[in-house]
Amino acid sequence: MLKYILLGFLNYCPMTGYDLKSVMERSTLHFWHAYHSQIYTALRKLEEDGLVTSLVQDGEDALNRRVYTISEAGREDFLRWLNAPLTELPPVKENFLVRVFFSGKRSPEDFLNELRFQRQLHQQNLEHYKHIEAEEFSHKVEKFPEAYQEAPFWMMTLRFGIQFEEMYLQWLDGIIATLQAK
Amino acid sequence: MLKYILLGFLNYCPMTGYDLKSVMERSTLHFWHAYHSQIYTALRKLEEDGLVTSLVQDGEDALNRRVYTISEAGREDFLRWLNAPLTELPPVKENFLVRVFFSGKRSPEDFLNELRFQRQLHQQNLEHYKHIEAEEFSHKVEKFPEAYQEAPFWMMTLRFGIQFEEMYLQWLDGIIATLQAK
DNA sequence: CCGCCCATGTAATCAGTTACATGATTTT
DNA sequence: AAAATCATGTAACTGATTACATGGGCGG
Repeated sequence: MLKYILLGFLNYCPMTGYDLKSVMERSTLHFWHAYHSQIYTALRKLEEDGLVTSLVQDGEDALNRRVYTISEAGREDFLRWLNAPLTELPPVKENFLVRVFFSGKRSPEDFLNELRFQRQLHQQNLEHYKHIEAEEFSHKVEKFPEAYQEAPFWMMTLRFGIQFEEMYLQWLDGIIATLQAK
Repeated sequence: MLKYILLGFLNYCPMTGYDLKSVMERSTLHFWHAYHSQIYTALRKLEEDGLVTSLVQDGEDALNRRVYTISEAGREDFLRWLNAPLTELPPVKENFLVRVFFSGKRSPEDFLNELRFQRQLHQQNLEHYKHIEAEEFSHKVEKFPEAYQEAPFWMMTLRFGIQFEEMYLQWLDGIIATLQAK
């Protein structure tokens, strides 16, 4: 999947691994995360497969910036993937629910404390996403002007993140209220 | 994480890898999935580490049932984990959002079709969870009678699954409605 | 006798995570 | 002068996925 995120961004303009990492932190963090170690190795792999080409920029500064450019084969591969719909849902992994499931073995106070802490974390996430909605997206449109007509799709993913966190908070509040009523 | 799910279930009673696989399919599928290959190797690892012991049952049938039993060290390890709250949220990975993000490159019809298909899949999930809520949980309480007081916690995780799918459907419907209005 | 469920494993590969490692430039 | 950010990589390990591989029991 990371492969297609990288190709998707390189479709807009040539970039370095560092650029891709930072653009992902701003725009895909609410649905996909990758470590820089993963990005650099994935880019090398894409180059081996002929889907991107790279050049070390010899500019005025001595920084070793390796700029990646998508190839025709890369564009085709990306579009082929985009036009082949997913036919099944990936398995869910929700860490915290594992703990909830077995929390009958804990003291109610410890469980309540953990719920409240989770609430804080998700509240922070929600605020972060709302902040992006308000400010970062215009920044991204500036950065990729040729892709401004794609902004509505970026917004859809962000709305998902916001609705997810709102749902999470509601769920947590429901449990907290039930426990406190006892 | 799988490690603690296995220890958590073995805490109720001794079981085989096959049992654990099937109990997970009935009760943790909405927040954790594991392949049988993963479960069998994880159990061997737990035995190596002294957290479980195993015995091949030589019953009347010739089936090679390897029954795992949690050890004292295993119980301690499990409780230590349970009492150490998570302090940060794991990275989100939502496959479908990657596709939405880049769907500006597709025809609106193709995108709509994929949204409708996703809707079906999530509708199925939702119905499945509601079915479990209505029937399966009583079955699980029967199977682990000594754990009946933990049923409310299992219900909490199931409510999460239901609320998640409801949120997903709402989000999809919002997008579908917006696109159709054009 | 065919298909399904019970039952257990290994091997190969791919993806994700943490740690190690280095060095320049820019901002405070 | 120190800290933050820019910039790139490798290595080791852990976890997840797919495929391979085998064989018994049971019901139609």
